[in-house]
Order: sequence, then C-alpha cells, then structure tokens
Amino acid sequence: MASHGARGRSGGRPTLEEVAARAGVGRGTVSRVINGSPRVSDATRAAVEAAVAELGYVPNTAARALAANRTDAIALVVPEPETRFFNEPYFSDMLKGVGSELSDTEMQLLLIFAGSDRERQRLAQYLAAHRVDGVLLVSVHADDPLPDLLTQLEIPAVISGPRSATETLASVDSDNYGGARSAVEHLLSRGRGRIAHITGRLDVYGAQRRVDGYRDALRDAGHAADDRLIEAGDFTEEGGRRAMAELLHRCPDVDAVFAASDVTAAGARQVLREKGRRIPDDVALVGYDDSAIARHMDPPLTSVRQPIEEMGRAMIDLLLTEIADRRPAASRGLERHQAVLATELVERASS
Amino acid sequence: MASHGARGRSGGRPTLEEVAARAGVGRGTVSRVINGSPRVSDATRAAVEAAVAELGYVPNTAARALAANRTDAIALVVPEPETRFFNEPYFSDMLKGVGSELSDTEMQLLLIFAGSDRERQRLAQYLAAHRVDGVLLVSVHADDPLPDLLTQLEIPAVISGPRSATETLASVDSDNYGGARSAVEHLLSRGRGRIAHITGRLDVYGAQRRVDGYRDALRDAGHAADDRLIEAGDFTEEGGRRAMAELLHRCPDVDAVFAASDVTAAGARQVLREKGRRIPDDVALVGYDDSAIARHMDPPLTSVRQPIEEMGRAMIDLLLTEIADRRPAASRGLERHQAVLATELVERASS
DNA sequence: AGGTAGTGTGGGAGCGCTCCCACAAGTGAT
DNA sequence: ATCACTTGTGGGAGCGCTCCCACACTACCT
Repeated sequence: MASHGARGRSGGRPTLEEVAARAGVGRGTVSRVINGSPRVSDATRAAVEAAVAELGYVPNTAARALAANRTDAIALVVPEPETRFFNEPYFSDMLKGVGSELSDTEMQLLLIFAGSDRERQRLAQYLAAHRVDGVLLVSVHADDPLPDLLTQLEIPAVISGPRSATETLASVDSDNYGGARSAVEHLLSRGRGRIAHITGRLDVYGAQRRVDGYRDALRDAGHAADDRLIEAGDFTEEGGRRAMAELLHRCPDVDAVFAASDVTAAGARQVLREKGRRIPDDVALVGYDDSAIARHMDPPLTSVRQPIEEMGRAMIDLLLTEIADRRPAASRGLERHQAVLATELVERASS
Repeated sequence: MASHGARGRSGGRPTLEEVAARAGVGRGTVSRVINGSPRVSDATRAAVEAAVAELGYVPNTAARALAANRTDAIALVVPEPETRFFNEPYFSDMLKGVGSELSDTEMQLLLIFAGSDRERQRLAQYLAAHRVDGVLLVSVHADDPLPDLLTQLEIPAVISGPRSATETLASVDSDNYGGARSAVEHLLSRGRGRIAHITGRLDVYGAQRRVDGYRDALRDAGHAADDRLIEAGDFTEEGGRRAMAELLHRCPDVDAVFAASDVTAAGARQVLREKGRRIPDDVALVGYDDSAIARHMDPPLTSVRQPIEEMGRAMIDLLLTEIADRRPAASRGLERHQAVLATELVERASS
C-alpha cells in the first residue's frame, strides 16, 4: 500500500486521451479504431494508428473491463489435483486444442486447478467475482456442484462430456454411441459372433451411450439381444478383471470383448491370459481411449480414439459463441448448444 | 458488443456503495474493512461485515485494479512448448510448490506458455498491458530477451536459475556448487581417485558452478588439479557419449565419472558398457537432477536432487516481496534478492 | 483554558476506458 | 430548396473502486 503514486506523470503508460490528442481526434474515435469499429474513415484510422505506434499505446485492461463489463479472459477449470493433470495426456491434448483455437483471439486463457477443497473455495470466490467471461469445464463428475454454480452465476460455460441426455450447459462430446458401434462392427467384420461388453460406470452418460451403441450394432447385424454378454465395469483395471472373470464363467464361448476403456481392457486381458485364452486367436479385445496403455499392451490393443484436441477447439468455439450472445443460460430454453465429434477406430493386433 | 446492459438494475452485483448504505457508514469505511485496515472501530467493522455477508458482496476486481493500479495476479511463464511442460516433472513439481505457497494469498496464478513465436508475441503484449503484478520465469535460455523486457517494463520478476553471477533479476537457484561437491565427495569417500567430470553447456551459469564445485572438492581433498579429467558436454545424451569416449581415450584409468545431468550420464553409461567397463565395479557414475532416467537406469543412477518444489515456493516468496516494495528493479542497486537452496545426493547402485 | 496529538470516519477526485447521444457534414430524393 | 437519411466524429457520463484530505471527536498534556 506504500507508494500508490508509482505511475509518474511522465513515465506512465500513455492513455487513450493522449493518443487522441496526438492524432488530433477525439477519445471516442480512438476507441473505435482500437476496437475495430467500421465507422471510421480511412484517413482518421491511419492517423490514429500512427499515434498508437508512436506512443506505444497499449489499452489498459482494467479500465476496459470496468467500463465494458468483460474481462477478455476465460478459464480452463480442471477439478483434479495437478498430478493427474500432468500424467494424463488427455489434458495436454485438450490444452493444445484450446490454445490453438484461442491464438487468433484477444482472449486470455487461465488454467485453474481445483483439486482440493481449499482450491475449490478459491475458485468459487474467483467465479463469484466474475473474473472471467467464461469457463471451460473438463472432467467433471456427476455430482459436482460446479456446473450449477456456473449456471447460477450466469457465467457462460462449456462442459466436456455432458452429464446426461438433458445437460443444460453447452457441451462437447465425442460420439460414444458411434465409437462403440464402430468397435462392435469391426469385431463382427472379423467374424466374431459372441461379442461381450464390459461397461464403464453406468452413472456416466458416455458409458451409457457406449452400451447403446454396442446393443444397436449387434441388433442391426441381426444378432438376438443377449444381456448375459454385458457385464458392468467401472473404468478401472480391477473392474475389468472382475467383469472378465464373470463373463468367462457365464458365457465360456465368448470370442470377443469390447471394453469401455483401455484400462478396463488391460484388466480383462490379464484374466484372459490366466484362463489360457489367447489374444486375438481365441478372444479378440477392443478398448476405448487409445491411450498409451493401448499402444504398449501385449498384444497392442485395438482401441477407439477420441479427438481430444479437436474437442478442445470445439469447446472454445462454443464458449465464444455463448459469450458473444451473452444471454443468461437459463433463458436459452431448448436451443442447447452442443457438439459431438466423431471417433476413430485404431486397429492393432488384439483384434 | 450487442447487449451491454446485461447488468440489470436489480439483479446486478452489489457495490461498495450499497454495502455502505446498508451498514450505515461511508464508502471509505467499507473499503477499509474490506482491505483489512486497522483504523476501523470494532463495532463498525462488525456492521460492515454483516452487510457484506447479507448482500453477498464480492469486490469488483476490475474497478480495484483500475483504481489501485494492481491486478492481484502473477504469471508463471514457461518459454517452452506445452509438450515439454507436460513431459518434464520439473514443471509439475515447480507448479506444486508455487501453488501451495500462493494458496494463502489473494494472488491468482496464471500459467502462460510461450513456446512459439506467436505465443511470445502475445506474451509481450500481455506484459506490456501490465496484466500481472509480477512474473515467474522458469527455464530461460541465456539469449532469451524476456528478462530484459521485464526489466524494461519494470515488472517485478523472479527467474529460476540466474543467467550469470551478476544476474540483475531476483533469482532462485539450487546450490549447483554444493551439489557438485557432494557428488565428488561421495565418490572420494567410496575410494575413487581418478574422478572425471562431464560438464553441462558452459554458457549456462549452473553448469559453470558445477565445474567449480567439482574442482574445489578435489583440491580440498588434496588432489592435484588435472584438467584432462574434465570434458565439456552439453546436457544431452549424445554429448555424454562423445565426452565419455574422449575421456576413456585420454585417461584410461578413470574410476569414476560425475556427469552434469542424468541424461549425460545415460550417454556416458552407454559408452562405458561398450568399452567393457562395469558400473560401478570399474567406473562409478553419478548424475544430476534425480530424474526418472536415474531411477530407471541399469544400474540405478546415483544423482543430485534439486528441491524443485521448494524452489517454486521460494520464487513466490521473493516475487511477493518484490511486488510489495514495488521499487523499480533498476533503482534497487546492489541489494539483489536471491535464494539458493540446498541439493541432496540420492545414492543408488551406480556408485 | 488552550494546545497537541491521535483515532475514526465521510466523501471528493480520479483511475482509463466504453457507451451513447448529439451533432456536423455529405448524399440523394422530393 | 427542403427533407430524410447516412456517415463520421466529439465528448459527457459513468463503470466501482482506492487514495487521501478534511473533519469531528476524544484524550492527555501544559
């Protein structure tokens, strides 16, 4: 608090007013030029731009934010501890997409971790202060209060992976249904007839959609529905082991398994090996995520790839639109904004 | 730009003025309470705090920034592409330290990548706009213009790893000299007598200091200086190979090598193996950084660990001090602010 | 009684912008 | 010549805060 007057009369940064004086125009005109308004004559624009260059003028963000009630910043909120963030390529890819899409914008990206309760507290404060124009929410759990907080604060937000079919927030998702279908169709084309599915946590919407895709692919191929081939997992390796053991016991004749995640597939693989089933000879295996695990598995795992980087880009697109027509989310009614991106089956030796 | 008037008369966020009215005091008094000034009577303070709570008042950051000429935000600038950031645990550890030290502050941390030219451009704009109160600079190269830009803009900054002994910016470093000494002393205590050193890039200050530590440790142990035991490397694996080959050729009797980085040590190890030297039986090996490489090497590599997380904390401490007594860096004269943290030798099977 | 501090408080001025109204000047129809 | 637009421009008002000066009030000295 000591020396408030550090901004010396002379050494201080130039203001709009000074630029205006220099260019021999009014304050409003300079503002228009700065903000790219078309209602400025070419001559005036040139004069102003010259003055800006000469003075090295840079707009004062705080003043702009105060007057215009916007911050030109958006936050990428990661409700996870830093560690996970660094260890999962998901985030790195996402960040790359987000960054690239943002790079021809004036928007600034803030990275905010909210893993601990303390950090969440701070985040809530931060959002309440409206220090960002919008929020990108990745990897939210079903019971997370954050989305509702954002709605309540009327802060534009985009969520990656809708929480349900009736998600109210704008969302970006990969085509879980289509991804599952392509995995199953692939197995069918390889001549497999008894294809099992180890699901993800069924309280996760995406996991549901994968089950739907699995079911429909089989049905459309003329297979009779057989729920004994479906066993619930939870995205974990242990869950994969458990489910695989159960499946083998229940349907010893399975000749293929579609797992809802690579990690789950890894668990399943382990049990298959123990029971003497060869992959892919006896049982073909397909995972989901195309993670490092898939590439390094023995044999390498066929897996469904999600276009994470592209999803990041799509999230920014949606968010910028939301911000542009800054209608409170609640009043938007049914016209929900969402994007669903195609997945890609990466074929490897496991199938 | 369409609807500026989104802040409705009633639904808008409460202002200082409204809190003041509610508490029956003046604007200045509320400001004092908010900012924790001691010159407020207990009764008044209580009344104001009640009003704040009732109204759910949250200060408007933009207004505060404009009036007080500060942003309450600092940036962690990473002059690397995202990829490196995610793959090196260095950054993750650093971030952890920084985050924890910042968590009982009002300061907000921004993570800014400046790997590409384009991103650097944006960063320069960002800094010129003084959108942060201070900057943490990690992993700067010797010829990076960023530090000078910061000095010129009079933005408080702390650099990790000073560029030279006369670094003008505040800096945090690990004790390269002491780390090198401990490595050499360790080798001496293991009975090694012909200890070689593969240096880092000698235009990096820290690498110089490691050479100094190596030299002094030997001298203090009564060994005659022998520069043939020193070979220049460049922190890379290839450099390590090259240097090791040269050393073996020049001094076939070496019985220990202290490498300036784990990666360099990995290169050296490769050549030692090729030449039939056993580690540690024939030649002991010590690296620097205690990275994943060290743990996974065969045999596991003894290495000097730097307290990265602690360094992050120290950087924040320094930066906050710099910001607090916001005297332009130039006027600080000789009283340079710097911290040097102790290293730790992690002993493994390679020595 | 008259000083001389110190303590708590109110509110003016001003931070640098954006928004918008007012208005001048030009253009073309009537 | 008049009216009605359109286009470009200047500048007032106001965003919500912090800083600081002014002032009232107390307390304790001369």
